[in-house]
Order: sequence, then structure tokens, then C-alpha cells
Amino acid sequence: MNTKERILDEALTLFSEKGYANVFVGDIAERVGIKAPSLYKHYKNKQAIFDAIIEEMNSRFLKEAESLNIKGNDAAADAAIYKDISEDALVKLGLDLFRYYLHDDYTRRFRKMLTIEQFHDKELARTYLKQYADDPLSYQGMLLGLMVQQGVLKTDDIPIMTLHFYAPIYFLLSICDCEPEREPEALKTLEDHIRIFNKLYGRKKK
Amino acid sequence: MNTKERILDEALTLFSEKGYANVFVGDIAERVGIKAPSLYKHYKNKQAIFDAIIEEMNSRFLKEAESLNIKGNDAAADAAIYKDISEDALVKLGLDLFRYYLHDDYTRRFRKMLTIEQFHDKELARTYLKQYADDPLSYQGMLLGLMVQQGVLKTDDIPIMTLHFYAPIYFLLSICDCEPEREPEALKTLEDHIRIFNKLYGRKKK
DNA sequence: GTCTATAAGAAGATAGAC
DNA sequence: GTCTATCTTCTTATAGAC
Repeated sequence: MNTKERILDEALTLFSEKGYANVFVGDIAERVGIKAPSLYKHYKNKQAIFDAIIEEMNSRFLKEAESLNIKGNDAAADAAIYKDISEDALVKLGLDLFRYYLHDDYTRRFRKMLTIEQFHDKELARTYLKQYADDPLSYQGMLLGLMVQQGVLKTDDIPIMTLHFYAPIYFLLSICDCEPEREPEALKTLEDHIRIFNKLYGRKKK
Repeated sequence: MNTKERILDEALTLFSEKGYANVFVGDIAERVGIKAPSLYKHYKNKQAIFDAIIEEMNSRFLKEAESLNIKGNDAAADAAIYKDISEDALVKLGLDLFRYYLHDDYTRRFRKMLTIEQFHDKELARTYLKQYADDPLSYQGMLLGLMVQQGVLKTDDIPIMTLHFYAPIYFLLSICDCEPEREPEALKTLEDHIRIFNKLYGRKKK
């Protein structure tokens, strides 16, 4: 990683912990191992660093979305995969996703930064909601929709079923971002959530 | 409202919109209609204003919790109330609560301020989670637990049922704080959520 | 309690040597 | 590209008159 990239990386770390206004250019420089004025050879000013982080993130999210769409289309193509999905497989899917969101360094830092800065302007608010509300609902809605088609789950209202699946994940993620030591408890709760979700929406057994 | 109180009020408004670090003592003073130095006759410094807001809020929350406990005990005493609770009544209960959280000025501003400042220190993190995660789960868990006792709802796992009831409310609140223009959509979703929740957990009809 | 004037210091950014 | 020195601006906070 070159200096320009390391500046973004350290800035993201600091912004996600303290928020933009509480991070000083000197703090970022220090963590990179240079002096503040050197940093201006790489970025025009402090705001440009923030903007570059947002841009970098948009491009990552776009790539991710494309890859999910491909997976989604593949999944639709041979939806049979979802026909025999077991409760344990569903739980594993949920836990893996949750752990990824929580532990992937870039994802976690960016989510915390957006949480802090979401009220700063309209565009950040839109980005926050797209990333943590609308897109997850739409993607998971598609997956759950496939399971309904395959008769694994049963509902008249896929959007609400998706909300019932995702909102607890969002809620538990908020808790763990705030107090990371509560992760074990959250993982247990998440597992229980998914098992009961599966029972509530699962094909009737008798 | 005297000057000292108006300072707190305007400071809370600004903190909830921009975060502590982006609000200047002069901004607060201007909105109160005085000059910055006059403000120091009322509070020792900027941090003291923030601390006073937190203290004021703690005392309000305490009062609220006591009143809810009394209601809770009353409710337990003549739990029969919950025996005949209809779906429409449950929906009204949820919507009213949601609208209160969203429109009560003090509640809304304080929640947004805590959302922005939650990562600033451990104590704020604890306050945030207590107020928006642990306490609502515990209070609503008690109410829903009564309904289970009365046979209105049915479950083996009250904590998860409570999570299923509350997490969507938390999620929709996050959306509306971020983009208030989405409130009508959120209210519609909330109503659907509660109706389906009621069906999923409701006493079987056949 | 409010004001004007001002001190004290912090933080962003630039100049110019190496 | 990095540094030291420095400028400028902004912000908190105080002093002292009214």
C-alpha cells in the first residue's frame, strides 16, 4: 500500500472512531508516519480525503452489487438450490454474513463513519440508507422470494417477511458496533432469531 | 423558559443536527439571542452544556422508566386488559408509540445526538444502547409476556418474539431520522409489520 | 446578565529548502 | 515527497465596563 492509500486507510480508521470534525490532519499524518504538510502533496485538503474515501467506497459497493446481482441471477437460474435449504444452512448463512459485516475491516469502519456522519448532508443520508437499509432489503428479498417460490418458506407479503429477517440483523449489528464485547450474546440471539424465523415462515410440518 | 434552559434547548438542536464538534459556542448563543461571552455566565464551558443535556436527559428517562414501571405493575395486576386486545388495538399502540418517538421534539433530538456521539466514549455508548435497545426490549418484553400469559400470543421464546416486534420499529425509526420524508411509507410498513406479527404469533384460529 | 474587546490556543494550509 | 517554519483563520474563553 503506497502513501496515498495509507492516508485513506488511516483517515477512515480515525473518522470511524471520532467523526470527521474530531480528527485533525496532523493525527492522520502521524499514523501514516509523515508530517501534516507532506499530506498536502497527496490530497488538496482534509475534505478531499473524506471525499476520496466516499468515492472508493462507492466503487467497492458497486462492484459488490454487481457480483451479488450475478449470484442472484445464477441463483434464479437454478433456484433448485433453495428447495432443500435446511434450517442449519440458513443459520450458517446468516451468521457468516453477520460476522463478515462485523469483522471485515473496511466494511465495519465505513459503516461506523456513515453512522456518525449520516446527518451531515442529504447525500450521506442517502448513501447510508441505500447501503444499510434499501439494498440489503432488496437483495435479501430476492433470495427469500426464491425460497417462497420453491415452497421452502410461505408468506403473502415478501417485503414484510424480508423486514422480519433483516431488521433484527441490523439491530444486532448496531449493538455490536456500539459495544463489541456483546458480540457473543448477539451471535447467539441471531441464531435463535433465524431458527424461529424459519419456524414462523417455514412450510407447515403437519 | 429562562436563558439557562434556552441555551440547553438550542444546544441540543444544534448538536443533534451537526454533532458536538461542529457546533460553536457562538452558534448556540446566536440562536438564544445573546453573545457568546454571556453564555459563560450560565455554563462553565462548552462541555458543561453537553453534560447538562445528558444529565437532564437521564433524569427525564428515569422519570419515564418509573412511570412505565408503574404502568407495567398496574398492567400485571389486571392483566385481563390484554386478554381481548384486538389486532387493530395492537396496531394503534405501535403507531402511536412510533409517532411519539419520531415527533416528540426532545426525544427525537436527543436520539439523533446520541446516534452521532455514540462512539465518542464508553458511557455514551452505554446510554445509547440502554435507551434504544435494552430498555425497549425489556419493557416491551414484559407487555408481550403478559399477552402470552393471557393466551393472546403464543411462543416458547419471549425474548426473540420481542426482538421480532421491536427490531423493525428500531429499523424504521433509523430510516425516518435519516430521511424524514419517508415517514408515510414507514408508517404503512409498520402497520403491515404489526398485523403480520400478530398473525405469526397469534393464537391459531383453526 | 449582557455587552465589547481581546487574549490564548488550536487547526488547516502554504512556502520554500532538501 | 518529506521536512521545518510560518501564516491565517477560527474558536474557546476571559477581562472588565455597563
